Amino acid sequence: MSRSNPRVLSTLERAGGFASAQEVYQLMQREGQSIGLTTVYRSLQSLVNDKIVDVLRRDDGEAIYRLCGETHHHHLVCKSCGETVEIEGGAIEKWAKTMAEEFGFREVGHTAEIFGLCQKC
Amino acid sequence: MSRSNPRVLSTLERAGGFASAQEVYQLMQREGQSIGLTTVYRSLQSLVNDKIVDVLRRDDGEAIYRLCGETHHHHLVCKSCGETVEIEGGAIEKWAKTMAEEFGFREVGHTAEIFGLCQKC
DNA sequence: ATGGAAATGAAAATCATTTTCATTTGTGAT
DNA sequence: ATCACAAATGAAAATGATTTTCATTTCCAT
Repeated sequence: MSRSNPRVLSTLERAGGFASAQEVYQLMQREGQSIGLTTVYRSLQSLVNDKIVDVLRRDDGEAIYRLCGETHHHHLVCKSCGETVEIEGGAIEKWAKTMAEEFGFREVGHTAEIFGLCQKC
Repeated sequence: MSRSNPRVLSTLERAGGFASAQEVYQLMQREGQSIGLTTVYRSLQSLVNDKIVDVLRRDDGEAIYRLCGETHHHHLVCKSCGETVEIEGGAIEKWAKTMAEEFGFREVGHTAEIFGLCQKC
């Protein structure tokens, strides 16, 4: 296992809290920080495991990372510009629970995202 | 430009209306249909352009295609054995629509999956 | 100082997807 | 039928993000 390199988190914050692994890496390079791409990937994965950052997907499939709040939330994402709004998902929580019970599933989690075009795009 | 090979669409339908390009290709191979991977990709892209199919992303970034307009459903997946149950998602449809309206998003789609441990696992 | 565990990163491997390009197929005109 | 040309096809190479491998370095605890 490996723990997250703190400079990676710091860079992600500085990037506006929204960047791909490649972008974090390039940003660190430009700033003259010495780090390997591998470490950037590992650190981001580790942050995701620790629920410190969220991972989403751009339209082209590239993973983008984003600092997330403590509360469990869902996202409304613009397909075009990537703008993201955190939304409330009470209805989903209830739905997931009901469905899981109905089919006898335990230890359930869920994912739910809405994507579309924002006002500007 | 290229038009969609009709066998690709037919295979996607037969796959339950939900598959990646690689899966469509493999399915056609197994069925003894002679087709190139390139053609599968081109056909799926073309179907997306024509709005006949939708494209989503799996967690690992792989693109998955599904017939659109088709009443879509959601999945309850066992983390351990992979068993999948199709479930009804009326609550989600409503939720997605409401949220999109609230934030002025257009042309919205959504993904929602529930995962946990099934009875046997 | 010493040994082992964790962290690091360069390079190679993986894998979906796209591009290139030569070949085949379909079609319409003659 | 034949010729010509556009569209379709697919094998192989290229691309690009991500993961894996593995040898080296850094950190600690003794």
